Amino acid sequence: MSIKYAILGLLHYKEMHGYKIKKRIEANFGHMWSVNFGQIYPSLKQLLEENMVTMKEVRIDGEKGPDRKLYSITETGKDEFARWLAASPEREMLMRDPFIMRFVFFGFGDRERSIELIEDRIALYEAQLSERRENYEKWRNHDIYVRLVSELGIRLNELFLEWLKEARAEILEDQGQVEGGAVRAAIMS
Amino acid sequence: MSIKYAILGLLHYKEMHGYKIKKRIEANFGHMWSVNFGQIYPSLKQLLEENMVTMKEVRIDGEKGPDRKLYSITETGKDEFARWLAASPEREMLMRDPFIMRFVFFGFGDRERSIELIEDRIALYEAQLSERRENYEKWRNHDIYVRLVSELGIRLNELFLEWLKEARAEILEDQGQVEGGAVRAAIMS
DNA sequence: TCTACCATGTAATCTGTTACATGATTGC
DNA sequence: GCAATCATGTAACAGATTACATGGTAGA
Repeated sequence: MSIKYAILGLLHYKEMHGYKIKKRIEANFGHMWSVNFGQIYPSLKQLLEENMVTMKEVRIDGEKGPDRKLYSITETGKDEFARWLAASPEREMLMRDPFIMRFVFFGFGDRERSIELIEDRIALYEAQLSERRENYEKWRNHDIYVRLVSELGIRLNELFLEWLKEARAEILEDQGQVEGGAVRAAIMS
Repeated sequence: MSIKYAILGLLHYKEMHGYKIKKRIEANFGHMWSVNFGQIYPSLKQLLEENMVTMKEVRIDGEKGPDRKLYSITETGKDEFARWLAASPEREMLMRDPFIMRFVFFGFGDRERSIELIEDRIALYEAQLSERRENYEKWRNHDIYVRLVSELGIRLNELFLEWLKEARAEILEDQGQVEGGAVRAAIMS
């Protein structure tokens, strides 16, 4: 479970509570790796049992909400993290886009609707891109690795946008669309 | 479950058996969407129960192995697929890269080892890129959507390679590396 | 007042992966 | 003879998502 290691990594910077960890992961890996509370709290519990972290409950008087559980990384946690960091990544990149999954079959559907869906995506990625560019300004003075990942996110976003716009143009030009995909079925067999 | 729809999509081209469907998905979505037999056979079973597909068992005398179960899409299946195709994608793109997850924390590790890991990735993506370029030659005469997705795969691969090489160069130039990440901890708080 | 956000957690469910079991054929 | 590929499937497990439950504060 990589989430455990993400937590251990973040705790290298400073002690944090669960809610903050989630926000941090989303800020660092936004649109690249999301987490749910359903994962983060049980992970912290496990890390605690494994002596990778310690926890102290703090009552913050001036502040809102329940007691916060501040987690800190232990030496054991640091060792285990270092071991993980130097190891080869366990698995390949996983990239699943339900939109792309649809896209590949757009030949069997209605072209107008396909164009609509593509335009929805363009709008979405445009919003995401400005978000990422804003975030970049915040991360650019941090360490080189955080900055580089942030740059990768922006470049990926730009690539998707470019591709979507080119795809839209090509589809609009394309005269090969035949109802029911009969032509394609013949080619594809 | 998108896999069910991927199966229904492929069955639009022609009747197929489970093993072949898996190969097809991997050829179409290679490195973008992988499937296991543990998903595909139960999915076919479910689709059969839902009357989305029909199955006929065929004994192929000349051919090796057990009887093949040829699945075809039904009208119900086509209708449900069409509904899905025109709907907005259920969820966001999911992209999880255990390598990137490590990368962002490389400041806490050994630089030599980080460079090694980056070089492993470069080798991996270079191999993947030539594979994708070969595949592209096969798909380029198919329908415009399949071709465009194939192009996207290549471009993503190229982007990752470029980024990895630039990252390597920047890291080698960087003199900011301090043991234990003390400097970064100070900046990052 | 209501929504949004802070904060912690559990349970049910859904998905996906790995391992196992079986057995034939093809090529080295 | 052995590994790889074709072919079908099940069971156990790991991982992730969604829904639920609780309760406080800030702002429109």
